[in-house]
Amino acid sequence: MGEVFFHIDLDAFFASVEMLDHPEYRNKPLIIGTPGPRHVASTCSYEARKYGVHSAMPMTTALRLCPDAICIPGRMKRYSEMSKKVMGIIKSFAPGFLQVSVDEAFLDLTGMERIYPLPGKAARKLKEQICSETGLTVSIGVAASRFIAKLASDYRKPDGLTIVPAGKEELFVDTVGLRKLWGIGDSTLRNLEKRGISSTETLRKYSLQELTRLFGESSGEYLYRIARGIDPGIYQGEAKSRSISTEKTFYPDIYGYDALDSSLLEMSQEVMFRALDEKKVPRTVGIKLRYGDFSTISAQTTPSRPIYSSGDVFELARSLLHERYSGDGVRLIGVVLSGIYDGEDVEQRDLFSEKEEKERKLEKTILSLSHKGSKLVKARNLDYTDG
DNA sequence: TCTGGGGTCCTAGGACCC
DNA sequence: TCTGGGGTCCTAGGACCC
Repeated sequence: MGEVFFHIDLDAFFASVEMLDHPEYRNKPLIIGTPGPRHVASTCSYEARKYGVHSAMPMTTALRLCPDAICIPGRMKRYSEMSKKVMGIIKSFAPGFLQVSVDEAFLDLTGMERIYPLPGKAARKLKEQICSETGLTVSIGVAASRFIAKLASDYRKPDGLTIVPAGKEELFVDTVGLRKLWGIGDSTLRNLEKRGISSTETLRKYSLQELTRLFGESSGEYLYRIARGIDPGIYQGEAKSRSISTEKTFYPDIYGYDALDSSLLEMSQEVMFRALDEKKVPRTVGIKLRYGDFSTISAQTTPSRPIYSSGDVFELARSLLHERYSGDGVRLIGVVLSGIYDGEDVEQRDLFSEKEEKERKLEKTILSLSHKGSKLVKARNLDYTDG
């Protein structure tokens, strides 16, 4: 027997947790999100999906489609807690565990025929165990690669189980359809359609050479593989880069350096506190600006001196802003730290002046004193989408 | 429709080095 | 005098995912 992968996906995760905690929400259209302009739906219950509501949909649209929906802001702490519980069950089920988001994980059951001779039966057992211990349902995809397992878990939802036998990958990809393949977004779909490619069958008519000429080395190869149901290598190897970022959307737009600078200061402190909390130091500071017309610019800088305090982050972010800001109304501003490396090394190499060392120590002290507070800040910013 | 927030990866061009 | 080829780092922007 060849390789066997499970992809486990929690159904409408945030909404399901709310329904578990609040029986009065059950069997009703429920949206996790704040009503109002410039807000989007984070997740919604299956009852709300019947009206066409989906995650990342603007709340104004969602409420137009489903005016009677119950809207509640997310409780990220509670969702992380439930996520940990479910992931713990999955992790102890088989050794090859890989969590890829709050509500998703892979299991590698390759070589476990002795314990689980029938993967479908094993998947059913895992579903039952999760449901009885947490009250939540999951959908599972079973296949010979992560890529196909991921597509399979989405094929029947909620509470689904889809097994794609080895050798049937190409057929399955045709059934799923081009637009639902992982890595194919709106932009790629439009690009393909421009060339008359609107199905996996048509895409397969193009040679690897033609695709790399049209879409570049990486994308060309990617398209060539997924059209045939071959895993392009999703979730393989270590992630190369790391970044810590925060951003905020304003309504209405804000204008002028005073307002922008004070947002930048607050955000610089927040991202640097998060970095220091993980004992990390960034090499690069970046900003992001989105104007009222949704046009977006970004700028970054990598100074030769190390960045070790939120004061440094703020000064760098502020000068980037002042170099680039047009004076127009701003709907979003963000700060990004990247090129992150282990902070302890820097201290050992004694690269800091005394004054710098003092500032760094002060920030560390503030951090440890307000550890409870900083955890709250972190939790508030874990505003991920689950759908 | 009117577009959140937190991430990762890719590309293309320029600087710089050998 | 007029200009190679490869590698690495950096920047800006874009696509995509949950």
